[in-house]
Amino acid sequence: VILIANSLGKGITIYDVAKKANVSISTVSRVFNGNASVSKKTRKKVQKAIEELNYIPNALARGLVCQSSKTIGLVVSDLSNPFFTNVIDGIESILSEKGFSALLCDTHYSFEKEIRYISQMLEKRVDGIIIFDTNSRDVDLINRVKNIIPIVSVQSNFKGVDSINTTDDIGAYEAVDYLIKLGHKKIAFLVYDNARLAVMNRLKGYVSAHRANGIPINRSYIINPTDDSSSKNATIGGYCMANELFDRHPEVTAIFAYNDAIAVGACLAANERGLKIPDDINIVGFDDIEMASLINPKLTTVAQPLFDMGKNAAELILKKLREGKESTTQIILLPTSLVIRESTKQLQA
Amino acid sequence: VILIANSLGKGITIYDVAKKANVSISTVSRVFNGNASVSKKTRKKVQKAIEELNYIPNALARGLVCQSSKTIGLVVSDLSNPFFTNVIDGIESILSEKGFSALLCDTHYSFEKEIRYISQMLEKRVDGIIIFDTNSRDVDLINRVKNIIPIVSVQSNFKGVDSINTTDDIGAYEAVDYLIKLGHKKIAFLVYDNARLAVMNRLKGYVSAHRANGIPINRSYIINPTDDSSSKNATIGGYCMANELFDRHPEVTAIFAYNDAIAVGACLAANERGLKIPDDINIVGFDDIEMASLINPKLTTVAQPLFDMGKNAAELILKKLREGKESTTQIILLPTSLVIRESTKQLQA
DNA sequence: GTGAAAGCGCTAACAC
DNA sequence: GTGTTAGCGCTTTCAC
Repeated sequence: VILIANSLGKGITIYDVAKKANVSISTVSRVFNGNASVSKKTRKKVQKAIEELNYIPNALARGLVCQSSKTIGLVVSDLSNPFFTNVIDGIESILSEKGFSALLCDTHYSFEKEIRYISQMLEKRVDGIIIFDTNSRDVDLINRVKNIIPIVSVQSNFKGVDSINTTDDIGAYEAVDYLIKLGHKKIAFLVYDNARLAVMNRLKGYVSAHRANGIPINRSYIINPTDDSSSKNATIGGYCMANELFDRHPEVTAIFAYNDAIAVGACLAANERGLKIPDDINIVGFDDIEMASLINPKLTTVAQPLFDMGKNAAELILKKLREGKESTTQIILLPTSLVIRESTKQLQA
Repeated sequence: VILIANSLGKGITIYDVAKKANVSISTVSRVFNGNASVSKKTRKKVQKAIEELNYIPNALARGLVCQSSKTIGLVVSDLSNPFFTNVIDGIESILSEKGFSALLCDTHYSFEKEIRYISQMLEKRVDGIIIFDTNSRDVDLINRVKNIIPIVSVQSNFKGVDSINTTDDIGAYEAVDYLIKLGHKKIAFLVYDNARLAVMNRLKGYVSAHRANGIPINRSYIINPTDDSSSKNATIGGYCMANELFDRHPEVTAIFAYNDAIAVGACLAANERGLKIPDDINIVGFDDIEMASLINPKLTTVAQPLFDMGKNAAELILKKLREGKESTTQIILLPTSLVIRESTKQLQA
């Protein structure tokens, strides 16, 4: 009777299980945590009680006493961009394997939301944070967090912050160099204008590929999103940037997009104007999301090991958790590779 | 000295703040919770101490004693489908307004993951769960959860479970009726084959529109995903289903897709084969995601109030939380509306 | 191998 | 208006 009342009321606790199994609560706790020093017989007894009562351990209480919630916070800026969901899948695969769970939030590129979500995570005592898409704006925030719990950033440029990076500069160089080798000289770059490492590096690659081939750079071919379009998702941003480009610089023969989501937007804009890809305009993306090989024509792009980036990020934060304050700062650099498909071709004279 | 040691070590607690401000811990707690019965002077003192110490309240401890984590679990099946992210945005908007936060997980349509994530949420003592895309497979799981915490489903058909639905049947009817009025008689339906309410209802609309217009239904025009393609995202699924359709039934002149993500996939498949939309094939989607008005040609679709569905779901779960066991089951029905764009046109004789 | 007891950080009832 | 105190459900010494 008491048990029934309990199950409808405040929830089954370790005490209920202990009473039912005729043992102490410490024994129940030991069984649940797979602790060795419990006899087979008592273990069975306890497990039976646990099942019969449908006992659900209270992670709040456990987290409180263990000083660890077994949770990692994920701060992401745009869930509608497959880049993030792919990397997140990699993170999840490692976390769940190690008994951790993820606390995911989408900041929609809003700094205010970023602060709010991170505060929430700190209050919930996440054991660590993986943050995406940080830029110089975030430096104080990041440092504040770093003093409290481990933090790992994906594609960032902070002193003293561990991060997972890719060879963005090389990737961008190869993409633009490839376009130039195809005969293109007027190549636009559709890119965000914030001070993120990946942005800087891809810009660097864009510039050095021009330089290496003796092609002058026309700064007006570098298109940034308007404030308005950047608040929406990347594809819409790409669509707007491409339209701006086509209006102002019809002479351009190739587009290098900061990422595939933007490239897809550029393709849509080209389609709409009847510009044939790759006959009238070449387009190259970055990331190699699934969509890239699905659109018509299939997109030439710089592949990043998305899932692997996530796995590495998760492994890194777990490592920092293990090592504590002694852990040294680490930057993991993963390779990119040019994937040539149908959205690029030799420029006709 | 003690305070410094504390701030580097185990974290600042309410005791540290109390000591620094020369008050008791209850007073600190009162200040933090905006409790009225604190004098202006002490409040100031405490707030100063809180700021100076960088105190971060411990949500674990608070949740433990309050028996509420102020968190709602969101169980979603495919974050890469904008349908979900749009609805989630609506949910978030209400939750954050009411001081709640969301615990988000992506099951990738895997039942095993669904069980695991829900168990985690239960352990973390979320106050309620909003679940998407449930089907008959889930009935036991849902009922088990329902006995523990409030649950609200988006587009579902469970007895005794509150849910947010839309007029799927009417929406589907209007879409197909519109196609028929344009002269189409051979209309395919690309749709999932699981037993979800939305699937059933859109199927019902598809059927009754045929019947109302005296058009016989060809069952082989109803295409389901293969096991293989359904594990991937909806767009890829749509791409595959459309290819299967074009191979087997080139006589079809119009496609009604279960959702826009699938419709986009169908457009890609059509493009690839050189089938012109809407000249060679008409396509209608469902949802009205941003992409729908961005692709070329712009997609005719049945709009759902995505953001609003989320807001309603959040408000409903919060209401159930307030009302407790006395709360009666509620089903909220939101309207759909046909949005005519460029992917449909009068069939040429 | 098992139990008793302390305590994680907080809220809320109860004194004063 | 403020302080004291008893838990919330759990893990973890420390005895035995």
